[in-house]
Amino acid sequence: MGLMTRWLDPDEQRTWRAYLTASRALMETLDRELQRDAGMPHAYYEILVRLSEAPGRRLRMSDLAELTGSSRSRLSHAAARLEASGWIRREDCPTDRRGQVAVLTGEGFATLAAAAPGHVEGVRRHLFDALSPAQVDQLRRISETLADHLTDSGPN
Amino acid sequence: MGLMTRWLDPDEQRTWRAYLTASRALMETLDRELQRDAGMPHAYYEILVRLSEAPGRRLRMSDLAELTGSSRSRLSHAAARLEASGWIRREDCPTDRRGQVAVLTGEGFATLAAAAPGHVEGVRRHLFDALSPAQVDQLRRISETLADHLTDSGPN
DNA sequence: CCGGTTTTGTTGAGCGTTCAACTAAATCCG
DNA sequence: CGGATTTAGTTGAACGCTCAACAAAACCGG
Repeated sequence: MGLMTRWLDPDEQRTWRAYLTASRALMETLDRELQRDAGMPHAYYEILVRLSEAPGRRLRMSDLAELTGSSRSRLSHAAARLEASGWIRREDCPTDRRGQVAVLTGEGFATLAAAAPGHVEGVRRHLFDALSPAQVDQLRRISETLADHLTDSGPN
Repeated sequence: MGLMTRWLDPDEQRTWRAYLTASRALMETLDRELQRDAGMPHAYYEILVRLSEAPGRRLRMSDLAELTGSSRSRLSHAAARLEASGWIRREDCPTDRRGQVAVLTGEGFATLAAAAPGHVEGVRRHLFDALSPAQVDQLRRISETLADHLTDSGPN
């Protein structure tokens, strides 16, 4: 931590504020749409998606937390709610007696299937439709770079 | 709303997931740093910043909500907390008897001044240092495009 | 094999956000 | 002017997330 602060120059300011505005607006919009149309926040939708893609539609809580980029605590609370909604079920892990396995229920899969088209449409409308193909490519590279950078220097 | 869903192709999927991972990680990291070093979430920091930049370090609640991209309700709750912390104060608006004006206190300004260098350093480390100048420029254009697009088609 | 450490997952409190409902003042318009 | 509508801001309940504390099982080193 040096002594002199390297403040943001006007261009960097502008970039940072545009980024904040856009990413906040994007996520809020998608979150609201999903809440309205499917009765769940985006974070829960992501959990169901990951489960639906896993073999047997089941995943260890740890792996699910990793995949969705959430803390164990967060996932635990989320799983409790998803279970109460009947969208997942938790089973004991046969190979590790500490472990739990989250399983997507039929009802959960049906709910996801019903929600997916509208949500994908939203992602398209609010993100991909607004950008040129070149920009989409740029956004991918930028995001991958940032994600790498952030997980290297770690959650501290 | 058409009948056929235009699903995301593999490239779009990859872009979307990378974006989600990166933006979530970035905001969580900055939020945690700010909470640790300054005892406030990023959203509250932004409120103080906007107030500090306003003439007289004061803004109508409405304008402040607009500038920080938050709902009236959110800002109202936030203002209550910031007031309890002694960082802002609320006054009646002289020209509109419905109105309230949020004013940054000396203590609020001092807290902000103490928090700013560390936060800016964080933004630099986690965002700007990871990207090339060209990428920063791309990110700015992308963000501005998205922000425009999202505020046009509106909060629905 | 045994004691310390790490890993897995849960829990409860506290906080911030959303949403809907509400009050009060300002504005609009016939 | 006067009644309807719009705008400003607040409130409380419900919800999701964070953080710290915790229990239980697994792992690791001597």
